[in-house]
Amino acid sequence: MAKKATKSKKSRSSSTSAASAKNPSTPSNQKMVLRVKSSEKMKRSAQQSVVSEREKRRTSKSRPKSKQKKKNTRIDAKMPKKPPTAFFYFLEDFRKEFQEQNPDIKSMRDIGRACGEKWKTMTYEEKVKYYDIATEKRAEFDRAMAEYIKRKENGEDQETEDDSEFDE
DNA sequence: GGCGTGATTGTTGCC
DNA sequence: GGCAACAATCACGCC
Repeated sequence: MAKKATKSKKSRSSSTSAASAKNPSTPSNQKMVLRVKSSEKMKRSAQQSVVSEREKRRTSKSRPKSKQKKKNTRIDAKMPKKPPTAFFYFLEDFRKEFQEQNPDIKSMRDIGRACGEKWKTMTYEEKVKYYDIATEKRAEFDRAMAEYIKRKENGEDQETEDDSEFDE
């Protein structure tokens, strides 16, 4: 699984985000930029919600079943986790409603599938609140990551020995 | 008992 | 530009 290693540096780095968080001259501004940036992308993706390329990719490639997850791929337990996307926040809401209406269906496979279909039918106005939450969370994640990198550079890893408990 | 799997979309970073 | 990985969730299956 060399891919894992390669990708580990991917999600880990977020150097660009961290860099942007490094000079928080105006945090709110930064957030605004972030939000606008994402919003534009989101708009596009929402507009062409019909057939996502990802879907085509997925169907054509039939990604390996045992490819993803691996919860313990994170080398450092202290490293901030990637924030959930807008879809995931929607999924939370959707799951509650779905389970109320369909108490028999407990499998996240079915819920996820239903949620995906619903998501595609939603308008941008409906999705925007979830995008908004996700954008804020991502900003938080960027800050946390910048802090994490800073601590690491300061030689914080020495404390990793007691990483079982991170009491502040 | 504990861990992996599956199903979904969005985001991000590397090549 | 494309691709691959990971984020949450949890019942279920397997070892």
